[in-house]
Amino acid sequence: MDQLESVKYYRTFEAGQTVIWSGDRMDFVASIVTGIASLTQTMEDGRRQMVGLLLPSDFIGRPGRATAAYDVTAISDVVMCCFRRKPFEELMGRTPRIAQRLLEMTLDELDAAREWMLLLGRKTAREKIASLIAIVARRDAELRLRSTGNDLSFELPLTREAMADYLGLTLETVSRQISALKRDGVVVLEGKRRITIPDFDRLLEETGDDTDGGLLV
Amino acid sequence: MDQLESVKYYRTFEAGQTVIWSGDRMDFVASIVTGIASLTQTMEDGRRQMVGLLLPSDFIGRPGRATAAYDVTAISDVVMCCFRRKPFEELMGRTPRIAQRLLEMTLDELDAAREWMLLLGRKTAREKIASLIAIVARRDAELRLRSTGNDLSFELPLTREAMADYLGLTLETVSRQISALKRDGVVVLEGKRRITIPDFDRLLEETGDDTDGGLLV
DNA sequence: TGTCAGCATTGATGTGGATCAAGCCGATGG
DNA sequence: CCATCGGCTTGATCCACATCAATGCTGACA
Repeated sequence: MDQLESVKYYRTFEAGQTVIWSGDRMDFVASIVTGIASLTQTMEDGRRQMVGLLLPSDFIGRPGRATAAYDVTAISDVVMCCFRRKPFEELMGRTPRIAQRLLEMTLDELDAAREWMLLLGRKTAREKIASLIAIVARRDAELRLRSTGNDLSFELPLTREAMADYLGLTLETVSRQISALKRDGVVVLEGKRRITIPDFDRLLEETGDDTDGGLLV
Repeated sequence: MDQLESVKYYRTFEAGQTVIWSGDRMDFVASIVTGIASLTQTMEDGRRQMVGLLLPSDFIGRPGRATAAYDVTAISDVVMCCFRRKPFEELMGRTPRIAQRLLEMTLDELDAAREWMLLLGRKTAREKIASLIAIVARRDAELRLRSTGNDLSFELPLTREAMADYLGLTLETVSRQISALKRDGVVVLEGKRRITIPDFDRLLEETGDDTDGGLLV
């Protein structure tokens, strides 16, 4: 099926490939099927900040907007499901449920962005790293439908550089702080990517977040 | 009209007053009529980060959520227009236009949040201050329906402390950087709050933002 | 089996902004 | 007219993180 003809089609990207550049014309919206992608902004001198982390089922693009506002990059190999924008917008006009669902998702993203702003503005490097590991750990647990019990183990899907872009740090600082958490027994590393968390509550203490509120805050 | 009875009612707050605390029960949604309010998150040890700046017509609260996720504080005197949450949600279910409008607004806020993340994660103190002044200047120009010509002059609605919370800085650093911009002729101060911008493009150069893209980026 | 490339770690040093600590200014009230 | 108080400014010092610079590890490929 030709992707120029059909309303819905699939595209795949290899790890590291750019899906779209900020400012490019974008006549589709999409949703991640498998893999991880990032939304980043770049300043003229090259400073970079990740502003969104896209996981399976996350939405890409904005109805009513013809131009990409951010760089979208595949972090792992990615499969995404695309809809041509115009038909999608028409469908959205006819089907209120879609707009409502999209509103839900966008509000969740906004909450995540605000949590992220606290991290960027006020947390120390160590707290940032601990927070990121906790976030990834929770995601991982969710995806595998496990309870968030103790002794989690999972693969870090991000390079040190991607973590730095996420956290507003340099990759050297990321590396040093991970080493420090390892030294202090908060995490255990096997190789560079596989992480085990012997005591999740201990990790949470390191994040600086309110712990007693739990997931509800 | 009793506000416990009616679906729609007005409330006023004085500058500095807290509208609602994070975690409080919240059975209304609202919209700012006049004044400015802030959304902030606080860590246990008191570190604070502003995560939203609410201006006239901005929306407060989240349909389907019964608990406030952030502290809401009146920065200036504020009048807001409240709707009891349940009736509002029912109305939203019956009126697709409302959900669509809310989606629009939420997407705009998400874009603003992402711009803000770049600022928090990667900009220098000087760039942060310049960015904030540019943002407030544009807002002010919009409100007064002026073109964004040169030689703007307006009242800064935020205290140094509120600016610090917005920017992820201390109030001392905010003060120093404003003094520096003044010394360098980028801004002119009359008193502590009134700012004149002799050359808006010069200010934009200080923000670190892509200038050639203009408002579209 | 060497070597090369791409991540990651670690060390030495520098610096931007935080912290601690005095004052300053303009409004408010006795 | 002075006292006071909250917001602001400015100075001295400190430190967390950036920067610059080697070096290590692992896997791909000739």
